[in-house]
Amino acid sequence: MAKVLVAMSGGVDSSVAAALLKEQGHEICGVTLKLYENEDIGVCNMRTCCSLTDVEDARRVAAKMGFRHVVFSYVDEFRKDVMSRFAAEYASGRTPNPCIDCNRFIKFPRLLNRARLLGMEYIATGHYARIEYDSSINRWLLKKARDISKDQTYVLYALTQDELAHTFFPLGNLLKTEVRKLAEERGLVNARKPDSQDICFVPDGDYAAFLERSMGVDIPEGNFVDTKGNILGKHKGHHRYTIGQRKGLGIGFGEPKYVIAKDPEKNTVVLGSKDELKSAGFIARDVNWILFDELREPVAATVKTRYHQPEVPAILYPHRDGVEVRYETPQFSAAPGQSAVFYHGDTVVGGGIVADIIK
RNA sequence: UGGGAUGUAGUCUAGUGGUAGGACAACAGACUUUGACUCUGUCCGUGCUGGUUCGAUUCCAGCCAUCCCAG
Repeated sequence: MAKVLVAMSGGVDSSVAAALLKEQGHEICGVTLKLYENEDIGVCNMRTCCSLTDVEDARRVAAKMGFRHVVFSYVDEFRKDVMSRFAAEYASGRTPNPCIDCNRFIKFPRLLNRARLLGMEYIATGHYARIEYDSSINRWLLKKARDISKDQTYVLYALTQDELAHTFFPLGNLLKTEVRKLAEERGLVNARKPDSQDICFVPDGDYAAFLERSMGVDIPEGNFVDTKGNILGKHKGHHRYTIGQRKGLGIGFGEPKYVIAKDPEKNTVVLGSKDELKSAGFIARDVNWILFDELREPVAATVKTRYHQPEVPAILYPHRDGVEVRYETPQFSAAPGQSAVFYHGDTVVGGGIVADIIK
């Protein structure tokens, strides 16, 4: 029996995760993270992962299942490592993934550290993913969830060996439908609560307005241009567009146009056909390897550069900045700032942040 | 100002003497624990005024607007 600190968002997944650990006989404590003040994000209440109602939901589940529940505040850390970084990345012309930053900077490292301070050896979350120890290579592996449609390994690739060794994902072998059923059977208040979506600190989904209003990002209008530099029209600030974007450009050309590049220096957004969006690969930085310590020679893998995208075959080459990824066949370009995750079947090889696109 | 050309939805583009079809955009929904993509659906139009005609978007005239060439 282990002592486990369980992260509880107030949603059904983490509630069931906590309930299952409790039933398995572990000594657990639920914790809900307070990551921001609602005033900071320009909302009064609403459905956000840290609103009062979510804390209440988590607390009620804890009471029902008979374990302690506490709230930790990481408001300062979250603002520095996630929100400010989010704004800075957009201002630099990249497209960040704040959920991944939250996991790598806040949720896992800080929670595990806090757990240890409290004399607890493990943390747990309601993510859909599995952790296995491979004694043949003496490493902890991150594997896809049994419910492949809910698999969240994409946002977990940055976990370290130490974190993997001290984390439980109780939902890794369950289907989402089973999780909701388990919640129903236990009478948990959030059994039918809708799945969350959008960035937690931008509950209305309007991230551009959030950047402008709450983060002081001020990027003026600029030009849409084609690959030859011809001006095609006006854009509302390059932070409002991302590589691969089609909707929201506001201009028609008889055929769909996509954002194929951005130049924050000139404040231009380059538009082109779907074909011009193709790229041969990319360089990724901030790489975390899970399957091995370091990439020493080219390795074949499948790669995913966005959450819900089928993996595509590629070769990973060692690179001074991290890893160079070459697709087997050209793919629609990834967006710098987004994460790329590499797989061998169900196993996460590692991942990193897309830096430079190879045309 | 003279000569020529053109004028279909936000943009581009079909079409027939019998009251307009497509693409892109936009909007909505689905999908989705990031940004996107994708899928489905919806809205919007014949420059203006007359004439010919049973009936004109399509024919004619004038006007207006735009573009090109002259000067």
